[in-house]
Amino acid sequence: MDPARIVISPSTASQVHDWLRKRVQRGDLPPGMRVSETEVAAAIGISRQPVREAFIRLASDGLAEVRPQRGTYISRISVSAVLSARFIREAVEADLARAVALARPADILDRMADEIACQHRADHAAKVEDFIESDDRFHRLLAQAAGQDAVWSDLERLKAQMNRLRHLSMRVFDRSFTIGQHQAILDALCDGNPDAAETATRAHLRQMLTEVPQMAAAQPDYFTD
Amino acid sequence: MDPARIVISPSTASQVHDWLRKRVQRGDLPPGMRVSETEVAAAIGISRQPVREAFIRLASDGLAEVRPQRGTYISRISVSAVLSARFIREAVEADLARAVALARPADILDRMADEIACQHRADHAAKVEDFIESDDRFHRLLAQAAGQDAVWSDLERLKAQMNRLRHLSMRVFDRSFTIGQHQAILDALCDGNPDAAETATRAHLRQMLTEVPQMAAAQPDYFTD
DNA sequence: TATGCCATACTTCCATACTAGTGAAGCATA
DNA sequence: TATGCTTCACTAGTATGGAAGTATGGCATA
Repeated sequence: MDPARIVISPSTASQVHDWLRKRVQRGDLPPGMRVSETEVAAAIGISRQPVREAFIRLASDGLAEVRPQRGTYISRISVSAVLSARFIREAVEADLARAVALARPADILDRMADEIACQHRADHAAKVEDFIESDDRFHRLLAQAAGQDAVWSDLERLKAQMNRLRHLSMRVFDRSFTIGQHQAILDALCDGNPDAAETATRAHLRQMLTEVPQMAAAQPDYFTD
Repeated sequence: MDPARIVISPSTASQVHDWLRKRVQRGDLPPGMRVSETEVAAAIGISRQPVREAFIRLASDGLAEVRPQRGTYISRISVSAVLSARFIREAVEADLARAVALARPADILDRMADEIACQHRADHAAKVEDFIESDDRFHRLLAQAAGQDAVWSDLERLKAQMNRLRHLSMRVFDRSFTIGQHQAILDALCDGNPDAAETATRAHLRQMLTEVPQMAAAQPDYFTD
């Protein structure tokens, strides 16, 4: 038997944490919403303690805010946090793109093309969730192609706030435009042109600079800073 | 009275977390060491629950590993995590350096020069802690000078593993060499030369590429991956 | 000697009870 | 009406006991 298939059953607290995190990221639990240890515990049918520990983890993720003796609230989306995460992504992915344009690993570039096709399909079918997941895979593949898979894992922690915003914005903004930018990046990579790849990547990620203020203005209750 | 001076007394759990985190980063609690809820609680004179919650936070920081029904251990330093954090820092600080070289905010450049002087003093006095703190301030000023203070806060989370390694390596490697690299960066910034600033920054951060394997080879028990 | 079983002493995890801080509603007072 | 006080329901924080899982050493057995 494959030793990797032996999984220790995860604790209640970490299961609750996973559940809450997904709900926050998808926007089911909107920014500013109050959550209560007691209520969540009662809803699940467990004691307060595991829920409390899940809240602590959620706070570490920057997705919740525990105010002692007052209550726990889903964090509002910090505009400055999103912008600084965006800055970091631009710098990092620009370097990744340069590296990939030089290495040009055929198999991974093929898979990136597959993802773009997937994004076209999701766009036409108006499946926002599918689109976002494929978008993530596309960027992850970029890191993988540069032999820096671990880098993407680190970025994901920073992306927590960005992800929530994306679930709002993807319903509003033109997805086909995003796909075009992905295609431009891939074209430059396949051409083996580092400068063009970097330029296309930076242009793609700077798109957010115009979108974030619009989102924040449209739903000010969800944002802070 | 200044409203900012009103501080709500932090919970026991978060105080324990701060205390443990500092001890891990300084190397007082070495990688691989076993820690126990019961023992820590008894040592401080409190119940197990706050200690347990501190452990959860520590695990979120990537500094500890809680193994259910088995024990809690201080994380070994992940070589790949350090390298990917380094990759991210190089990309980000290269962009920051370019921006600063164009803006050239005189006041902050002065403070960077002050930090270099501080590093000389700490080096001669062999005060490792002082040196590391000034090193951090130098890099934070770089972000500040680019108007991206929040970026440095994000990087600090990634630096958790790197920091521990630094407390080991700073005792070993030539600190005056590091100071020289800082000076080269600052010179390029003051010259208003973005290309030179980027080059100097990248060279500085690539230094780690040679140091990490040496550290890992010297103390294999402290590392993993 | 080698193997398998079991008692035991740990560990974290969860449930429960209690403490202490917060805030809002109600009421008395000026 | 406006102000200040009390009360009370509710919050998160902490203490403690016990449940469930794990590792280890001793001992009987082959």
